[in-house]
Amino acid sequence: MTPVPSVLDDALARRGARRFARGELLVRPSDRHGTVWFLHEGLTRWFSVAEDGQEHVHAFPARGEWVHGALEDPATPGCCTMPALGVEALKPTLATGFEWGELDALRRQHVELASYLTEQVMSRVGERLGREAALATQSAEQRYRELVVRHPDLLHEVRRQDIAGWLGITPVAFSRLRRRVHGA
Amino acid sequence: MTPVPSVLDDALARRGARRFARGELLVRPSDRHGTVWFLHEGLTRWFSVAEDGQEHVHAFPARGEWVHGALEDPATPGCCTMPALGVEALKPTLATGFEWGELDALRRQHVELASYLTEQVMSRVGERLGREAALATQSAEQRYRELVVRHPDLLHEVRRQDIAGWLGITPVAFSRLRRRVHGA
DNA sequence: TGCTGTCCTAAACCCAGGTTCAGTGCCCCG
DNA sequence: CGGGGCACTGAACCTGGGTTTAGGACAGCA
Repeated sequence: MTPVPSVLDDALARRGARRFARGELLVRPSDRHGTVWFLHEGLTRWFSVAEDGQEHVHAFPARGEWVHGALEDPATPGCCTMPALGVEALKPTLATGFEWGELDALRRQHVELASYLTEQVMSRVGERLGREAALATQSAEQRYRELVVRHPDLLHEVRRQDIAGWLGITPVAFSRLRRRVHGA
Repeated sequence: MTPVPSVLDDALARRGARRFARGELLVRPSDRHGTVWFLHEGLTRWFSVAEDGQEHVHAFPARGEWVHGALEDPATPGCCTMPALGVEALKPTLATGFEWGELDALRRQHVELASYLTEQVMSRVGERLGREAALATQSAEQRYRELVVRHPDLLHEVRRQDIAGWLGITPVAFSRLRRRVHGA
């Protein structure tokens, strides 16, 4: 998590932030305008909804991270293969929102912002590739064990069904898995 | 696939391209310097190798697309969660390579290039999210059926074991799946 | 005090896919 | 020509996870 460049820091301060209660949606899966949120505080669930209604949890973004829904670049509408994306607050959350176009405009004026954004987006590509490989090659149990050592805090802060969604299994299967792992 | 901006077109022309025979690697999974290739012609397999040696096929990039290995932004080395990435030529391939740093430098000078790159990388995020959801929520058969209608050509040009790798199953399971789908 | 909804667990059953072993066809090369 | 690889298929067996149904714990609320 690299520090936010000062241009953006200013913009964040000027704009002020909005509060979301637990359960509120920062981004509705049906939203098609590209709002991007910076999380000052809180915890969220980033998920996608397929055409058949199947949900999948991509991550649990928290303070200092960016979240967004489907971003179709305004310059090339309709190009976008992104699935419908949503963001839900799992805890009271404080966030500042930008339209993608605004960030894009700022980026053109400030080189250091452009670099920051590029870096953010590229490291996101890396994250997603890693997770993709994990989903394809590892068992749910392996993913769970990794989660336990890497983000033990999440296990207490997130409902089990959301953990299950992140692991890529059903709550029922997750219940079994926990019994199996944490001894009878 | 948006058109390449002219700045880049020039750079591509100036630099010339390299040929890869079938089976050659454009990017070795162990490579840590961020070479980025533009594919003029051919077909490749983009894969990652996990720490335990498990391979996974992310995509089959072809003409007009960009491929790369792990890109750790030189500015923030060690930040990178990207898995080890490799690119293999599946057919004779013609490609032009850039160091990530070069593109980054060009980007700073040409706004339209910056926009192009941002757009490319963002749509890549979308792709990966979509695939992640597909891997997590769909069955291999569903993914296969989609592939059949969306990229029927790939079925002839790519070894079955690579298709299997892309589907996230073993070649054995893929053999069964084909029998099941294409009638006895 | 109950009613209702939501989250979680338990138990039973089924199936897609992993794994292993044994072929078969094909190409390359000595 | 024969032999060694490699890609692919077939068959048998096992298991992780989906699905369904039921039940328990706990909340909010009339």
